[in-house]
Amino acid sequence: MDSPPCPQLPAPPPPAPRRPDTGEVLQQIMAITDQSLEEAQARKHALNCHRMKPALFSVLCEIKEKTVSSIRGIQEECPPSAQLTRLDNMLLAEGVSRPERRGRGGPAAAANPATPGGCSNDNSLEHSDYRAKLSHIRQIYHSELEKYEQACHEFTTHVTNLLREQSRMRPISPKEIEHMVNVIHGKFSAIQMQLKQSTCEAVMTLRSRFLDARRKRRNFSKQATEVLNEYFYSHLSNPYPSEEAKEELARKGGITVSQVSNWFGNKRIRYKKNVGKFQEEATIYTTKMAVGGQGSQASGPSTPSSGSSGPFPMTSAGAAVVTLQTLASLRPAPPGGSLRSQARGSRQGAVPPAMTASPSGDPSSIHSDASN
DNA sequence: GTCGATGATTCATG
DNA sequence: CATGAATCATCGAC
Repeated sequence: MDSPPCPQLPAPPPPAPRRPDTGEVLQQIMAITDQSLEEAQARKHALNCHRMKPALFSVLCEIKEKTVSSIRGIQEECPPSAQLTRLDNMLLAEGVSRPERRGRGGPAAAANPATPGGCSNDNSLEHSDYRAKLSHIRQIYHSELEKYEQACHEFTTHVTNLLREQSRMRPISPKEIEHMVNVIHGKFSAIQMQLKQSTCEAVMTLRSRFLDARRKRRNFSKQATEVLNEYFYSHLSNPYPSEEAKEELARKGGITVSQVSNWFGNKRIRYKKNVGKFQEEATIYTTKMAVGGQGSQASGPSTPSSGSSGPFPMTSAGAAVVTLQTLASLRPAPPGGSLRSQARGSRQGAVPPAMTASPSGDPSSIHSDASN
């Protein structure tokens, strides 16, 4: 309690010992703390009933009113925190802030198609995993938020009640109570901000871990690899699928177009680097296609310049087999041979460099390789 | 744990 | 912008 016998009153009634019992009353107030509870209650009651009480109380209120300005100064420092808005926006964007996800049709429904064109199972699986984790974060966030809000409410109510109760004895204005409530809210919102911040961090971490495809390399399905290889080896003379072809390959293999592009990029370069290593694979696929009645050729992706129009006419898969076998027998696998030398420089738009070395009996092809 | 295979990314080039 | 080349990062077999 900070209510000394206030000797320095400015203008109002002179605090002089005009009233002989004022000091006495104050004395009694001060003494209350030293008394037992029952005694104090009795004293309190007596004081409340004292005829001087209203007057004394109003004086105290006046004094308090004078000092309250200093409190006000402190109060004004509470900017509408831009950071909080930012955090809120982010949580909203990430779908964390939404109060409650409507009941969704079970975990299967969580598998959202992440890629356009109805894609990869792997992607969906990964995505559902991501969503599950995100949902977990959301759950924790909301339960914590609720806890804080409840605690804040309880505490505020408690403090308000306490102050109201005390305001009967002490000069506590409603404004002061309001200020106190604001202070409490401020403290709790600071805690909330921390909660929001750490939630944001968690979401970011989750994001980077799950959505960074490079960290989660998955081998393509057998189906995808087969489709791609079939195309590659059946178009060895020109393994550059058109956009259309890529789209169809992507659809057939359940992967994306850019994955098809990546695959072909890697395949071309790796094949070129070590043709010998791929001989077996090439034979497998080309034979398969020859036997399988060019299944993927007939229904397969359209080829821009496959077969007869290419520089190395290969009208059928059988021809491809022959070419490869010839190649296998002829090529001593020169590291960085003609294939390498032709890699750069001879990239025309319509007719990209052929991957197969030219058949030995085709001087023009050799020249085209060598000249480049 | 090592190592080769493989999908993705980055950068340079034409 | 498509491609080649180099590189990274992960997977899977051993």
